[in-house]
Amino acid sequence: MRVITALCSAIYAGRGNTTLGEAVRAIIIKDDGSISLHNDVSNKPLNYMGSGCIFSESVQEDSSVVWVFDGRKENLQIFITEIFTDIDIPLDKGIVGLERDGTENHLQEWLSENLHVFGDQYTFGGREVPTGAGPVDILLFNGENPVAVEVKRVATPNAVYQALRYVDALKESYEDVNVTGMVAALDLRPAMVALAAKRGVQVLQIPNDWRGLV
Amino acid sequence: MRVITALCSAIYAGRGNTTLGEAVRAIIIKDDGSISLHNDVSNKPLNYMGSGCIFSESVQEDSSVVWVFDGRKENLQIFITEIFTDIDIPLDKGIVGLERDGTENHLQEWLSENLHVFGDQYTFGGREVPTGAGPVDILLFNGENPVAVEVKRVATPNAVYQALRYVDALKESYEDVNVTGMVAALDLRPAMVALAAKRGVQVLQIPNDWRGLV
DNA sequence: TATTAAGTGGGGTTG
DNA sequence: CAACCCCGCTTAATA
Repeated sequence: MRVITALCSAIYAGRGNTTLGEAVRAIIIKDDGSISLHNDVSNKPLNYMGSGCIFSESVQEDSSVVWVFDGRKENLQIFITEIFTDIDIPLDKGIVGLERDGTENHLQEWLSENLHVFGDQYTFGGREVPTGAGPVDILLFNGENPVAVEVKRVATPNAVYQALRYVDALKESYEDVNVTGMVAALDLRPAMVALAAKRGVQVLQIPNDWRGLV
Repeated sequence: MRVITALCSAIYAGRGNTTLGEAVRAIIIKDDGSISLHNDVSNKPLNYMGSGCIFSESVQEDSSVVWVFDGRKENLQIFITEIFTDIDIPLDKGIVGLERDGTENHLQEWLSENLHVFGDQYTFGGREVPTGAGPVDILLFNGENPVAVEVKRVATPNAVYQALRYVDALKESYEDVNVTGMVAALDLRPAMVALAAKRGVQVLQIPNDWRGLV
């Protein structure tokens, strides 16, 4: 990892366009070619480019230096006025990956194996079951009636709309039965609960200690 | 900006949970207290915390060192096995901000001032007009009939669902007239166009040289 | 390759 | 503070 301190400005053009006035900033270039440009505020960079980009240096007529990072459909130019420091930091090459836990995927898995939290009346119909509106997180059956369950860590009103899309799509496959929707989440936002009630979507609070429950 | 190289592992707990095995990484701590933990791959950090967090160092029984960053409802622990380098890089304090251009907001503004791209039949009803389902980007009127326009740079099927939500919400305010929806975008994805046709939502391709047009 | 949905999403704006 | 939505979102899974 190379860390350069420089007085610089920048222009990005690609998915959008940005310009950045002159200041002393840190430029970080990693082994894989990815680059980020930082000021002393926030963990996020001002400008950046992913590992696919190609670096080149050009010298302008006025002898100023421009670093160009070219991507497929975007490019970042950093106009270097003055470089103050330029250091190389060796880091481990081998990637020791980040392990995530408690994701929505884990919640889905756990719910699928612990149906009792839904109540006694349901049987399991599958996880990530395809519908005309994309895969529904969990499909339950209340007797013959399908229930589309949308699982979230934090459920905002959007979760209700999602559930309703699955309900509509399932109604085309399951006729003569009653298709309903449900939102299951650790954090049920009030506006979501209100909308769900209005739209006839059930709501399930997943207990915070779900991991501990069996 | 302080850059530390260390052999370390990490645990994050908060919105989600992550664990990170031991390796030599770079720890970047900025003036505002924000922190990020990097390996030599990708412009994005492995772990991070925003500027609100409080740093403290603790020494374990086995004399190992842990750096703790406490946020409101989250915390990050970095288990330091060995520190190799620790440097301080002075950057400009004054924030020279990033200027964005060509955002959706710019598109909205331009469309509002260049209604002719929609055709001759429309009159302007407002920008970011509140509805029961959030603000609609642009509201047009075709005679007395409201048209909810969802503006995007890139329009995926989600844009159609968004437009339909605004249409539903507007139907409660505008009775006895025909409320319809439209998606206006620079990049119309095929799946979006197909869904829009199916749901009776209009589609408008914004010309790529919109800036040049008057 | 394109599409879809999740993310420790971040960040800003509005009520 | 919650809700809402854009972002150069990024990233991972999936068809």
